[in-house]
Parts: sequence; C-alpha cells; structure tokens
Amino acid sequence: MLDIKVIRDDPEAARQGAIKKRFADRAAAVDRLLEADEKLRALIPEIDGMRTAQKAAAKRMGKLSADERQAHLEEQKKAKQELHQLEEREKELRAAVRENQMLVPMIPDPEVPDGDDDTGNVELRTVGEVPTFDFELRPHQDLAEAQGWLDVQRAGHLAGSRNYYLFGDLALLQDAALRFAADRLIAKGYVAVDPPLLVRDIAMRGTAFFPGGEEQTYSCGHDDLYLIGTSEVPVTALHGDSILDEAELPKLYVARSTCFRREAGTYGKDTKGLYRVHQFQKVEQVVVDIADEGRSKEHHQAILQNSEEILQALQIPYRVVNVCSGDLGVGQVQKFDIESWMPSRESYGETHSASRFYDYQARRLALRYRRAEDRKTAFCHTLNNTALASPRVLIPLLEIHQLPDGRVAVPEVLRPYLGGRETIGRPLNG
RNA sequence: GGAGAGGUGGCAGAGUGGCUGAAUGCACCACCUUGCUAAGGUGGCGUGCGGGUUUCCGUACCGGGGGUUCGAAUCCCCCCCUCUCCGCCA
Repeated sequence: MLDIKVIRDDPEAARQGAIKKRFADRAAAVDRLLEADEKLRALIPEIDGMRTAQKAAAKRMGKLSADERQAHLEEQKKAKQELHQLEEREKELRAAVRENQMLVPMIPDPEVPDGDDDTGNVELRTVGEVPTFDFELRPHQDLAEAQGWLDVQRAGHLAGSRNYYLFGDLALLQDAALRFAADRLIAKGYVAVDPPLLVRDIAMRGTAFFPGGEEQTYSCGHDDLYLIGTSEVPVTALHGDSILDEAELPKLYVARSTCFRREAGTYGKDTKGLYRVHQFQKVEQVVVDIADEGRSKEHHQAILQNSEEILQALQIPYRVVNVCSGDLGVGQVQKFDIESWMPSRESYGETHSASRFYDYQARRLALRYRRAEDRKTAFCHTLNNTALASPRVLIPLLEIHQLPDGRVAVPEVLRPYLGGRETIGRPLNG
C-alpha cells in the first residue's frame, strides 16, 4: 500500500493517482483514510496517558494488603471501563485506516501514458518480422486438433468452457518451452521455486489482488483458500512478515506453476482456441530488492529483457507496450506488456506482463530488510514478469512455425528438450 | 481422520497472576585489554505506533484473535502452525 506519510503530505497526489488509474471511486478512500487517521492520532496520546496511569495504579495495588486493595478497587474498575471504551474506538479507527489504506492505489510513474484501457497502451518497439505465408495458414486450434494434440470438446464437457486437453507432442512442446524459459533464468542466477497453488487471504491481500480481485479468483470456501492466478502471489509473499538482511538481496526467483483464473466478465471474448483459458502453466520471474527506485527500474528492464530474449530464441515476433494508466493494477507503478504476434488473430496478443511495484506490495506483506548503512528497517521493492505462459504461447509457436504440410518446426533451442527432433506432427492431407 | 505434546527476542532456552519487554547462553555491534590465528573485560543489541526530533519520552507486542482480572507471557475460549504415535495415501 501507499505510505501513509506520503498520503498525509500530499493527499492530492494520491487522489490524482487513483483517478489517473481509473479507480476514481477509490480516490474517496484517501479522504476517509485521512479522517480516520486524524482522529486516531488525536486519540492515541489520550489512551497512552490513561494506560500509564492504569499501569502505575495496578503496580501500586500489588503492594497493598487485601483490605487496602479493596478500598481502591472501585476507582480502578471505573478507570478500566473508561479505558476500554476508548480502546474500542481505537480499534475501529485502526481498522478504518487499514481498510482504506488498502484501497488507495499506488501512484503511477509519470512515464505512464494516460488512457482508459488497453487501447491506450503505447507501443515502445516491435521486434522480429511479422511472417507471411505462401500457403493457407492453419489456426493453432485447427492444426492441433488435426494432429490429435488438442481436445476442447471433452474438456468443456467435463470441466466447463475455457478448458482443454493437450496430448502427445503438443503437451511435450509445452513442457519443453516452459523448461527452456526456466533454464534460461536459472542460468542467470534465478532460484527455481515450486510454490503452493492454494493460498490464504493474507497472501492475496498482501500482493494486492484483494480487495478487488475476488471475482477473478477461484476460492475453496471449505478451507478459506484461494487458487492462485499467478505464482507472483506465493513467491512475493514468501518473505512477508520478516526482515531480510540487505546482504541477501536481491532475491531472484523463477517459479513454475499452474495458474487459475475465473475470467468472469469475459463471456464471448476470445472463445476460440487456447487464448483465454481458466487454467494455464506459467514460468514467472519475481524480484525482491532494496528500496531504491533506480534499482527497481533497472530490475524492471532486466526482467523485461529476459522475456524478450526467450521470445527471440523461440523466433516469435513481438512488440513491447508501455501500459496506460487505466490498464494498470492498483499496486503497479508501471507495467510493460509484451505482445506476441499471433497469425490467426492477425494481431499481437499479450503474452507477458512486467510490473514494478516499489514498496506497495512489501508494505502490505510487511516484507522488510535491514539497511546496511544505518541498520534501520525499510520496506523492500518487488517486481515480477512472465517468463513464459502456456498454452497462450503455443498460439504463436504453432502458427509461426507450422510447415505447409501441417507439421511444426521445433525452434532450435527447444530441440534438446524433445529428443533432438526438428519437427513434430505428421503430414496432414489437404 | 483419531490421540498426545508444544509455539517466548537472530538462534537456543528460563519464566504458571504483580518486582518480566522478558533471566541465561550463543550470535552480532562498539570500546578496552592482550597478543599470533584466538582469548578476556565493559557496554550495547527486537519491532510497530504516537509525540519531541542530536542523546528522548510514552505505548503496544511472548503464534493470531477474543475473554477473565485493579494487574496476564502466565488463567479461559476460538483459530493458525510445528512435532510424535495410529489410520489413510501419490
């Protein structure tokens, strides 16, 4: 969350940040927050004073004889009641401060373009040639079904819409791509993580998915657990409620996990193929480092670069966009999406999303570190980016590398994961 | 799922109603002493919040939440976690 001191000093900046991010309703949380905060801060000295007196009196009582104690009991009981009332009030105010503070969005970076939704995103660069085909292109789902690699019918019947079965070489290709992406990062010093997929509310709130993202999240009401939509949640929350030593930072993680998304409110959108599904596999980069905006920006570029290298190695053309204010999450300072070229869609489609949070998540998670210079504690900065998400990445992978006869060329970097094979699939008739 | 034990400061580990924000040891920091691969001495050493802001004061926190009491790490209730045994199981 946003530092309450920052909000006190410049509430207008917080309000404007919320408005720029199209969370106009949350701008009001700034005012509710300040109101409760002011009352709370007036109350605290009063309560502290009463406690001081109460403590001293209780100590005196301990030294008295039973009779003497009896004499003071009534006034002590009365003081206790008065204090209790104020403490109830304090509790309410603290809850109000906390809840409203959770609602106030992070102020976006000045570089973030203003816009309502993804149509306002600004293209920064395109990389790779958009391919042309001198034969009739098979969309990925047609190709995959013809090869016997995909069944969405049975998946829909058994698991509902936006589900799929992958079979045979396509399942292997997916695994190869995920392994390749993870290995790339591991080679750069990232630590592989296999995190929990079911998490508590504390992790969802700590990473700023809650409040607000409940509708997009599968929950297990029986156990008060939530299925993660991204391993960002359990991995970023890993060091919550603790104080790391500056010497052990940065923490670089590469997590591979299944991800679950309800995709509520997307009915009728992207219904064909493997673009938008409820369950997918993702290799994710997560960075935790010291509170330094310059360092955070460097990390942001680095994790973006890592993903670009992966796409380049897979020979997938892409573009990088500077995500506009209305398309940012509450906690994000800035976000760069990578959109891969998807021939059947005749457009770029989002496959990666690199976010910089500064201390927004860390404050919620109580994720701190001890500064080397003065031994004081400070909240960490966190970032994350997709390394590879499948089956969405299979769309460009299958379509771009398909051969006229329906087989699919395996990018060179994936061949070691597929027994050295240069193609998968069999020639299709007609 | 059944039965039992336990969760105290970075770690280990005392503490069963007031003198305990918490003994002691280890680790760590500063200074001193000594001198050869380390020993000894003194002091310091948790986090958050409010206020003052160079050294400060107050308050809260002994897994989390609630309760009893003038007073709780210590008693009661709920939850979470860990360990042991049995059952089940990839």
